[in-house]
Amino acid sequence: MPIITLPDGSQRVFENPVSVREVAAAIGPGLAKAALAGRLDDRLVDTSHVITGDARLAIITERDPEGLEIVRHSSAHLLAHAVKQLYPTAQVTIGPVIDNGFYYDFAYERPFTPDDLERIQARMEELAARDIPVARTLMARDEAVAFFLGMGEDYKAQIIADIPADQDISLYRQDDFIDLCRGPHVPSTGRLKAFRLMKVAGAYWRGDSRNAMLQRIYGTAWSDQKALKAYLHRLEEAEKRDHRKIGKALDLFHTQEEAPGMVFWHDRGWRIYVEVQHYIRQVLRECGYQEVHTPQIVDRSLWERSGHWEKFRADMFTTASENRDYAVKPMNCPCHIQIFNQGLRSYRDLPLRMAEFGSCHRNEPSGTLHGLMRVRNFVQDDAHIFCTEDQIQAEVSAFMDLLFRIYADFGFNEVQLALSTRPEKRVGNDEVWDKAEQALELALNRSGQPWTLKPGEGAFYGPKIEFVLRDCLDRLWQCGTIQVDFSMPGRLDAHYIAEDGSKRVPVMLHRAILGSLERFIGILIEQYAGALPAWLAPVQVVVLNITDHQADYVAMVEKILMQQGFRSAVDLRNEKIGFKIREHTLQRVPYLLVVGDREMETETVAVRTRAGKDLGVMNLTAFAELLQADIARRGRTES
RNA sequence: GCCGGAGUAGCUCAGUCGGUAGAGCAACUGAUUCGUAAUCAGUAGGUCGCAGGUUCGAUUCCUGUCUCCGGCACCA
Repeated sequence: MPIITLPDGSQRVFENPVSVREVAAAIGPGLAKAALAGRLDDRLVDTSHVITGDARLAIITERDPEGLEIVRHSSAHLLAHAVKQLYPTAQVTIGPVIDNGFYYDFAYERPFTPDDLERIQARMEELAARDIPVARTLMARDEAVAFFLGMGEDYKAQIIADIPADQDISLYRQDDFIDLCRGPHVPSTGRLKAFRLMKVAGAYWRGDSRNAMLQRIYGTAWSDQKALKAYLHRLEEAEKRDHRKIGKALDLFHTQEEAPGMVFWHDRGWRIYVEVQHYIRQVLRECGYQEVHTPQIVDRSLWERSGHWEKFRADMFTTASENRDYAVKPMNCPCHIQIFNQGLRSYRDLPLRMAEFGSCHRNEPSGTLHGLMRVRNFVQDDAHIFCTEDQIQAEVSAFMDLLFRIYADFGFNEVQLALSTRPEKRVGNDEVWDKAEQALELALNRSGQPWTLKPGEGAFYGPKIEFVLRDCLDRLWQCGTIQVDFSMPGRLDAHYIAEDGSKRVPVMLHRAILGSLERFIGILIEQYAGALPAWLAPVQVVVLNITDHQADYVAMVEKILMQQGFRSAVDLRNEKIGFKIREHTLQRVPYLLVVGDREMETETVAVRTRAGKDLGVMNLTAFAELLQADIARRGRTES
């Protein structure tokens, strides 16, 4: 006699074992129709699942987040179903749920084309319209392996063979299609009402580039057509924010074939770059960093000692001259140690914080290049902190405080944090690793931000914290990082004299906040859709005349603004004022000053924002104060 | 690097089932001197990514190559 406790606390008593669907029906016919699955105690089950004992039960519908996941998961099955019908020799592999949708990987003798995608989509719609029941069955593991091998599904058999032998395998069948799956699934294919196949792509079997390449089909799925349309619309809007498009439209930078992965910064883009760099430089000075500058091309022998020549040679650009081999530096740290090594260092010199905006080159694989986000030549807000083991904690904490302050100034308040801990292959003893990991963990906890643990993901020389921002298309980009390094200072003979007179090797912290300035500016462009806050805007104010009559006054106003340090420009073209306003608004200039005879006579300007707001007529001093206040706010929103 | 897609005027794109290309915007010239998101008219502009091949003839078909786009792998 099962007693079922519902989420609102009410209880229902049944005479006999009862299925989730029957419980839903007992509550109401509408719910029975909407039920996709059940949450039984804390486990998700199909609506066909029969409950034999007392339990807590929540009916899952498409309105629940779990319901949407089930819809997506079942959509992946529907995709595989359609593919197997249309291309019987294709083998199924895996088909998980991802953000906003799902994918399914197939092994097939040829790649799928966009035309195939249309056919598959059409077949999926037919299968959904037929409202085919989805049934769950159990099979012993070995039986399941044999079953899938018998069907010619070698990949599936491999997956099942990795499951412990004593476990039963659940299979889901819909019509002539059967697939291994933990479930749960929707009760019938008619419940899948809004899906769209998005793209095909190659993907390695089991994510390993040594394995065969499979054909991955991506799709999106939602509870109804409205949500699907809204999602597609959101994607279109996001594409408009793409920094590559905006970079071209706002004349910020370009790239060209002759320099793949490297950026030609135009005047307007470079103004942003310089402003960002200027800001960081100022903040680092305040925080006790020194700034240095080291060579870009360094002899092979240094890279051999640092370990780069052996491990990362393929990623470095090399050159030769007069029988010597050189590498273009991929990072600044070996050079910083050379500066540290000049003269004898004392423990009194530590912590020693050494910053450099060094231009680094990394020969990234061609397939990875992506606008400003992944380039071969970049500059980081890079610094290395030489310190003792006991100083790690304080330095990491101070770094995190600085990082959040800087991110807030740029308008970023949501950052994903992760701690990567000791990998299997590593240098340094466990005691030192304990200390370093604890220091990082403590700093993370102190920050009050949520963070995730990535066990074993640390570098061989030490653990690290990563700070990840998301771009407008939901792609993740690592920006900030702090890494503890027990290895390189020793390899490159860095020492200091400790309090007791002994010679010690310092610990080195590699740290960056923005990461690559190129990438960070790309993210900024997308974050603001090109409408950068006044402090970063390439042009902060444009002065516009209405007729030639005001030309001299306009030129004078602009000159005064420029002399006050504002990034100003004039537009004296013989065009209608509406035309000029449109152009500069599209160029995302924060402030437009319109000057006609009225303003000229009263020595004022009419102020309009790029948002189309009329701030009224004011004198130049008042405007300068207004702009100055806006600049001082940086990316922080008023609270 | 791997799989797929794409490269046509400064930009956004159309087009040619093989007969050397077209629009809008921008540019230039002229007219217009105008009050808050596009004034009008005219002119000019392209070895159709690059290199081979097939062909009487290639921007179009084939091969190679480069770059870009979407993923995958990578990201010290």
